[in-house]
Amino acid sequence: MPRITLPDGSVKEFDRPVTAGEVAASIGAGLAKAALGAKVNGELTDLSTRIEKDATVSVVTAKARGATQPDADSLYLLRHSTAHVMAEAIQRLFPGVQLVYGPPLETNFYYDMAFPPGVSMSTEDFARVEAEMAKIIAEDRPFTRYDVPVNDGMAKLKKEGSKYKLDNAERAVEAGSSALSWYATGAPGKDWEDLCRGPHVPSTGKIGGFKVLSLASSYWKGDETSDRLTRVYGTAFATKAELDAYMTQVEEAKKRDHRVLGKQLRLYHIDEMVGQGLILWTPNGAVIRQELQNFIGEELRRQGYHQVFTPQIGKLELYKTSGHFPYYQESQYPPIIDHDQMKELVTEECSCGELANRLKSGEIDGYMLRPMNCPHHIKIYASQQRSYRDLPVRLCEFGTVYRWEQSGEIGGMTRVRGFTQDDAHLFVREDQVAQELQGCLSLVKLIFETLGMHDYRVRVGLRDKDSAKYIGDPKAWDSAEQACRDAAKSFGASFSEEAGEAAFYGPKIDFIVKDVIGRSWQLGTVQVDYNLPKRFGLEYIGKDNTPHVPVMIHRAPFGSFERFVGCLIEHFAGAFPTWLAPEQVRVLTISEKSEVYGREVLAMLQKADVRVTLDESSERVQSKIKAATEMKIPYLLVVGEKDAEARAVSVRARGFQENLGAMPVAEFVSTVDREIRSRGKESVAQRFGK
RNA sequence: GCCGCCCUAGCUCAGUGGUAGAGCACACCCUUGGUAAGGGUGAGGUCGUGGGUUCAAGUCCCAUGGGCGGCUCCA
Repeated sequence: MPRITLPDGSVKEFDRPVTAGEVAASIGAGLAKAALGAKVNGELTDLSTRIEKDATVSVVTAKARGATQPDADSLYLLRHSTAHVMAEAIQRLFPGVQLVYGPPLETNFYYDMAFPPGVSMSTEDFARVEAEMAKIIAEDRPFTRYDVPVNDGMAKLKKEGSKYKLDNAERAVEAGSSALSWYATGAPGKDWEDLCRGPHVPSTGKIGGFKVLSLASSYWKGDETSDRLTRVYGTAFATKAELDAYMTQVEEAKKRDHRVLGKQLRLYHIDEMVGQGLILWTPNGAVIRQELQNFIGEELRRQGYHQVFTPQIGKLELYKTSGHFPYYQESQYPPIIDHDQMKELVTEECSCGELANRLKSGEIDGYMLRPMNCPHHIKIYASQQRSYRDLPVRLCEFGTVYRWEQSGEIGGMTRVRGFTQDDAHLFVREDQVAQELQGCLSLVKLIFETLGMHDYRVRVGLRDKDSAKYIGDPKAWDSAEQACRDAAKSFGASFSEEAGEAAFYGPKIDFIVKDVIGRSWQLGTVQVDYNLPKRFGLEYIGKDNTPHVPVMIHRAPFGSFERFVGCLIEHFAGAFPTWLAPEQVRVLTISEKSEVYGREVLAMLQKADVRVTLDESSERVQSKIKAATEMKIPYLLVVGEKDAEARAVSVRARGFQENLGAMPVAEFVSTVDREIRSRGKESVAQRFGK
């Protein structure tokens, strides 16, 4: 006889096996009505799940009582159920479509499908699909599970002829399933059904708000060489209001997209004629980059780094030694070869394949646009004899690198073909690794704290032991991986260890943030490397008067300026703190009568090295305020005759939709100057008690 | 690179076979107005590029460049 423990700790006893739905009903009729599913012993299930033994049961509702947010489990159930409804609707409209896999996601769901040859769906079909879905939902058909023994189930699938579902079933059996389960939307054997593990909400009527979002494509099992599938995205909520709120939120997020703001605030430009993925930093964006560089530069000097400058190309020999060429050939710009060799090859009518072979064999030499800065820095280290007393040697450079990313994955500032890393390479003794790693991590921490970025995750990238792409001795890898793990632990934040995420020469600690549309980007990175020093034969003379191989640490706390600024634009929604803002202050004159004074205020701010402009156009102040507000300028100073007389400025600070009041101009200059130099620790707004 | 969609004025977009449009921005004139758009006039486009179909193409077809969303990839 099952004893059911409820989330509040209370226990209910039943004298017979019960369903999760009955448990829900026993808690309260209102709750049962709202119930979408249940969790039995922590596992998400249907309300129809039978409970025969003692269990802990909680009820999944669209919105737990008192909660303002729907709980994640309810949305999982709802979205997966909506995926079934969508699949049925699409199969009705497009006969012959085969289903593959339709999981729920954090904010939406998709269903991968194989369309028959010559048949495809377009965004124009969404309305029809949604109309079909609405019918199914209006019918409020129950999701009914039924189990079939493995052999019978396989036979059934074979008969139906879906190779994808058959494959899903085979994998389920491999994973130990003793039976295969189907979910009918309605009555088994009569209504539409799908091979599915579940669970589902009780009936289609529970789906309150839904939408077909987009079309994409995918590969079967994620394999590039396998079948190409059509992926239809949609989303669902318990109510139409929640769907609308979500759609509004998506619209708002789009306004914060760095590609939109980049144009609106004139931060950067990408020109077709220059090339895909090559960022042109316009004056406004350049200010931000320069300020970030100054900020980190100050810190590097404090921490004993030495600035170096190195060229953006190097001979193939350099990259053959480092291991980049030819193993990463397809992700690099092709080598540059000299004029005479080029002429010779042309007259010989040498094919590209032959050229590649000759470059590979070393028969002809060439230069490469560098994909990384490390080989150049390594050569600086190697350029003189080093003693153990000299270590650590910390060489830093804002180094520009070029990588031939696939055209389809380039976009905005976050994935580009040329970018500048805030790079450094530390050559250290083995006993210094731990401390130096900590130093590197502290830089990352400083950056995130100064910029108020708290929403990031930490990943320790380890090698995939089955993969052949990593170079070096497994023992060295083990110690490097342990060093990363230890350093990540000491960092304080939680982190995940992920195999297969290491660089080809060593493990790393990455800092990852999400953009406005939910994609993850790696920013800062710290990598331990026992391999490249060996490949380049680096050494230092130890205390024992014999040569030793140093350990290298690669680190870039921002990652790259391009990607970092792209994420930063979204983080601040374009409203940069005053120290980073391209235009920090704008002076707005009320009429021609205040022009002379306006110019005087402008000059005072310019003298204090504040980035300031003067708007003395013949528009009204209201219009000038609107224009300046759209450019997200931190401070607007309205100056009219009254202000001129009082030698004051009327301050309007971004974020406050009002005139904060007048302040003597000299005081504003000194206050804003302190705000800028303290990087926001003080502010003009504070002076007004805001 | 692959699949799908998109590309019209500086920007945002309307225009689905019959002589290119709007708003904002820009220029000039009027207006001198105290905290999110004062008024008028004007200039600005070989409709991404190259082919094709048609009496006629921004509109239909093919190719190509670029963008977007996925996928794959990301030292």
